[in-house]
Amino acid sequence: MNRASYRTIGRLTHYWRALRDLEAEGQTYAYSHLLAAKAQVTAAQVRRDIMVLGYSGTPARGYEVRRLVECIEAYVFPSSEQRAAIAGMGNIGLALLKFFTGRRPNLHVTASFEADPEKFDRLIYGCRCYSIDSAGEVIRREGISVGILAVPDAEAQYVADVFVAAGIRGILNFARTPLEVPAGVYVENIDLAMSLDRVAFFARQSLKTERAVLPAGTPLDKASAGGTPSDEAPSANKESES
Amino acid sequence: MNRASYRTIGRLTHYWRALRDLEAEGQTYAYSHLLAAKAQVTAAQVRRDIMVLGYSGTPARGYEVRRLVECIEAYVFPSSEQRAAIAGMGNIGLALLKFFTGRRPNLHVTASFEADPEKFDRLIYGCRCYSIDSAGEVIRREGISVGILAVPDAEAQYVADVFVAAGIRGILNFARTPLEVPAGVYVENIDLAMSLDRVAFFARQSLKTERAVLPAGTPLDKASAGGTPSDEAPSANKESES
DNA sequence: TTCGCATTGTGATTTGTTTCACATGGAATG
DNA sequence: CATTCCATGTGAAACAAATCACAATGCGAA
Repeated sequence: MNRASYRTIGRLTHYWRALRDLEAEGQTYAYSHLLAAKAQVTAAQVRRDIMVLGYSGTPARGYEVRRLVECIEAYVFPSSEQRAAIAGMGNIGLALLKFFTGRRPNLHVTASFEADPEKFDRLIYGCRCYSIDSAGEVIRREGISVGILAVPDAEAQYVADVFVAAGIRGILNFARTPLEVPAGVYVENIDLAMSLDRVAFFARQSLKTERAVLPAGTPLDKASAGGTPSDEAPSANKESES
Repeated sequence: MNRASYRTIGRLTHYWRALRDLEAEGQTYAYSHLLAAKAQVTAAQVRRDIMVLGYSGTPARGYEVRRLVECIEAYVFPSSEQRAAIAGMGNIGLALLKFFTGRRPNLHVTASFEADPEKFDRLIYGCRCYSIDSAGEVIRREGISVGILAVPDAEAQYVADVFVAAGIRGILNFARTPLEVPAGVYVENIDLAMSLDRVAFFARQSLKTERAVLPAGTPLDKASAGGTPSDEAPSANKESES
């Protein structure tokens, strides 16, 4: 039972979602290749990922949906309430707060922080907004372990320092600044501008190669998926050869 | 001059940002290890990435900032106007529209699409909002090549199909549905819920191992960065051994 | 009860990426 | 002008992750 990698954790949440759908449809068993199709990975990948759970399916029948759901939940999701806070109530911060609210049983955004006095000391989407100056105190008091950074780039490092000092152990960072944090604190960066640049880049590439290699107007046939489950190498799809 | 990988493209935009900062400070030359520090990667990585540009620095002086900036721009950014559209003007869609507007010289969000008649036929942040039904026509007319999907999961595939049929070659997908697209169309997924789950997971891990291996109350010393430049394997940092 | 088959779990292999390590070479100094 | 220093560019090695391929296994049909 190996320790799960960054990417395995991500894929497990995809399987979980697919399994929930299957369960809703009344399916009680599922094969690796079914899950693979739903998550756009290979069947071998699914089996490898499931290995870390310590759960085994049965040959000829596959995985028991309910049990597998439970195993993934036990492994990936919090068993008791875990709390998160968002810093920065701009457009992105607000959207994230709304998006994350009530999404997972044991994961709650219970506080938000702002520098602008217009905004704090209010309730936003049912979540109390505090001054950034009281972040340390609030985080400690409420036992918050996850921080979401949606502040301007220039303030990201400062807020991260406050977060870490207050005991936060995982940060979801939307600022473009690479954060310096102590060893042991996990940081996941989401760089929206970079992602858009990248999509634009590969879209141009695609246009170029299409014009270059296809007889111009060749229909694109529906084939292997072009993308990446959220982050791994997405192989800007080769042209179909037909 | 190899073809750049998905990750290299991402890092090049980080170098670009760092270089712009250096330029603003009046620096005219930069060493690989300086860029490495600013982008939180190794110096060798920086040199490898820069190789794809076909630009060479000079030993003992490093890279000429201005020239390198130009090379990255020529390689990664569009040389003439490239257009993008956003589908879904909910919280996330609105925030993205605002965020992306005016961010890159040659990359513009020129249209948005909605299903809700309350919202379309209006100007939002200076961008015309159309009915989703006219998406195909608008995309073709305006020559839009990049699509951003911020619609509910259930509609993501449908909108992606419309996008692709209209000629879009790159999609930034915020829905959790893995999209099926023809070969040659690039998809980058950003799964916010998954990212939060993952941060929460590694934050818990970190709490556990800290309690397990440290004498309880050991100060965390500022060390190697804990994170990942937006997506690669982030190695939930080992505890410092001090 | 036995057989055949489709599926699982996993060692071995491949593929892709990062890091190492060193030969090469420009610049500054005496 | 020669020498020393440091940084670049890159082949080779190390590493990580995904895929392959196959033995082991349990189910259902005969």
